[in-house]
Amino acid sequence: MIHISAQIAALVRTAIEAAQGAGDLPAFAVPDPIPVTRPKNEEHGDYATPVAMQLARLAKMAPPQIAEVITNHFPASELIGSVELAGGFINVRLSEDWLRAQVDVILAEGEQAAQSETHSGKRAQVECVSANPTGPIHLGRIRGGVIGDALARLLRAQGYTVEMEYYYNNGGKQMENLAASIRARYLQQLGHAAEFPEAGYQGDYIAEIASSLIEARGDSLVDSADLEPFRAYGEQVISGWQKASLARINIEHDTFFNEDTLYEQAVWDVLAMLEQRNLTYKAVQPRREDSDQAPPPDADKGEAVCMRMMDLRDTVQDVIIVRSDGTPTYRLPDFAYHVDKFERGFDLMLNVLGADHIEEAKDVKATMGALGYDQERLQHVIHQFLKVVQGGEVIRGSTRSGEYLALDDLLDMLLEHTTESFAVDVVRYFTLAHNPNTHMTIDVDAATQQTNENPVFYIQNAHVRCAGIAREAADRGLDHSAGDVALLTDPQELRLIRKLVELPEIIQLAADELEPHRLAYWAQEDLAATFHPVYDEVRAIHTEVPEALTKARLKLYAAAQVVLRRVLDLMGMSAPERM
RNA sequence: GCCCCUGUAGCUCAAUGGAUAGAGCAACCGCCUCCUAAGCGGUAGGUUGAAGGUUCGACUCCUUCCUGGGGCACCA
Repeated sequence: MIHISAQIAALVRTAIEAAQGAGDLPAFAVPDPIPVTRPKNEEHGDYATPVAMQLARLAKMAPPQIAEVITNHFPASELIGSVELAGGFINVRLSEDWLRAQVDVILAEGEQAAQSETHSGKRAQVECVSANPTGPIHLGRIRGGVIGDALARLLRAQGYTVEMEYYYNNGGKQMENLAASIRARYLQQLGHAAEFPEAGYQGDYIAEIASSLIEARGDSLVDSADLEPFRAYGEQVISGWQKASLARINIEHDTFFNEDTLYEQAVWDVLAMLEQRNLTYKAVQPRREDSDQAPPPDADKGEAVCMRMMDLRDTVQDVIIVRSDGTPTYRLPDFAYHVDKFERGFDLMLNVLGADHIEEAKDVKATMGALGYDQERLQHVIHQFLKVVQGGEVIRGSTRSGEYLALDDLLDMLLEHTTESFAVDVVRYFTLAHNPNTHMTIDVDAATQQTNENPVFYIQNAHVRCAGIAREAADRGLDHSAGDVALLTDPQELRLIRKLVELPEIIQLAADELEPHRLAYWAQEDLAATFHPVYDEVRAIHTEVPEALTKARLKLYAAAQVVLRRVLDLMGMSAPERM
């Protein structure tokens, strides 16, 4: 399959250049890219370009006149049915013969439909989830996971070889905090007085871990002043939960990068690199622009190592990278981790992060640039938080407070109304169908009640209908492979084909913009919404439909099934044969 | 206080600076004698938070306000 609007843009460019060569247009730099849109109104053709209006100033001519000149020089192409003038717009209609031929093209491509080689030979890495192993995966976290996973699939469709990576934050103070929380519950359950840490993890799962630890080790740890056994046990249990939850919604990471491997050497190497570039200094307090508003420095603490972030990017404060006690803050291992990533040679590194990490993302990117790496290879997708409402109340998604909704809990609630597979598809689709930038709200009650009326059914049912008709045809001994696409002349049939051939550009748009919701919307509002009315009206198997036409139509629906399956797969959703 | 994100139909959300701002849910009216009605057709619902500005053209870009979320820790 080809990327149609890119082809049309190229034809328009050729036309403009030819017009310039012939002296019909003055010399000027042809804009890049040339805008090509898909008009909402069918009367405006399949594709349109407003380029003539853009050129009015450059060419010092009226838009309709420019449009006419471009149209006159429009090169011949098997793609093009007609080129029409509409004021300043140039409207392009695709050739119906070419469209019909695409049915065979789609079937030939099969599972690889719309696979692009634009980036083949390149390696990409998608880092997502990367939750601390301090609690079960909660709903808020899952957003980044689903986005990351879908982006990985989209990048593969663009030719990249993609690795999914999980930055495993098993170092740092939060893990100590977890260990102390587990120990407190452990001691309490064994009848010892133990004070729960002030900032400890409040969730019930801590008690659960403590009691399973008692089962495993008895009271042998009562006198342990060392937190390590509690940390190690907690990490092991929780990471097991997390992986199981992620696997449940089809998210699987290829690599887990352990943060604690960085503390021995890598962080100090990065520190040395920063020092070498004169980006660090020692102070009791980092510089800040509005120093008059700064809190007074803590007299008890000594000098920390600060980094001149203000010199690297637009920010109002430097950052501390090594505490006064000599331990690194999380920034330093973060830098070290990214140095490691760059050294692994990826052409594209994608970090999917929650909005609370935006400053960190900027710091990392700026620092990598300062260390001589190509910043463009590192891209961040920042998603806003999910607001969870249940029983009319907002659930604050904090692991520490214990007030959060675990992914597994939501899936289990959905299971009361539907199957595991469909519950997973609902969660994935719902998450994917929103722009990462939107502050989305999920009403758990509505989501679990309305499982019978949602877009997931609508899209999947299109696939089910295709599968159903193929079964019916097989039962009747009808084989579409002999179908002649030349018989597909009905406007409804062509309407469906026009939609199917949009797939490559939708994939590219979603991948380039790092916005998987574009694919999700297209699947529903365009693909499925075009399919159903056509399927309803254009019957393949019917006493009044001649057998040759039946075979051609079966072929069309087979092609539709290929596209539907491909789209569902790119979203990590199932493509059921029956419902 | 400063920085980032956001505000679009009753609700949840779309709309590479392009032609009449679109879906789903909720509401209302119709449609199953041949491939599954989890479908189709139709009705209703909007000053795109507000005010200016740029542009041939603004939901989209700029300025100033306002709502909501996040960030400005020697936590991650």
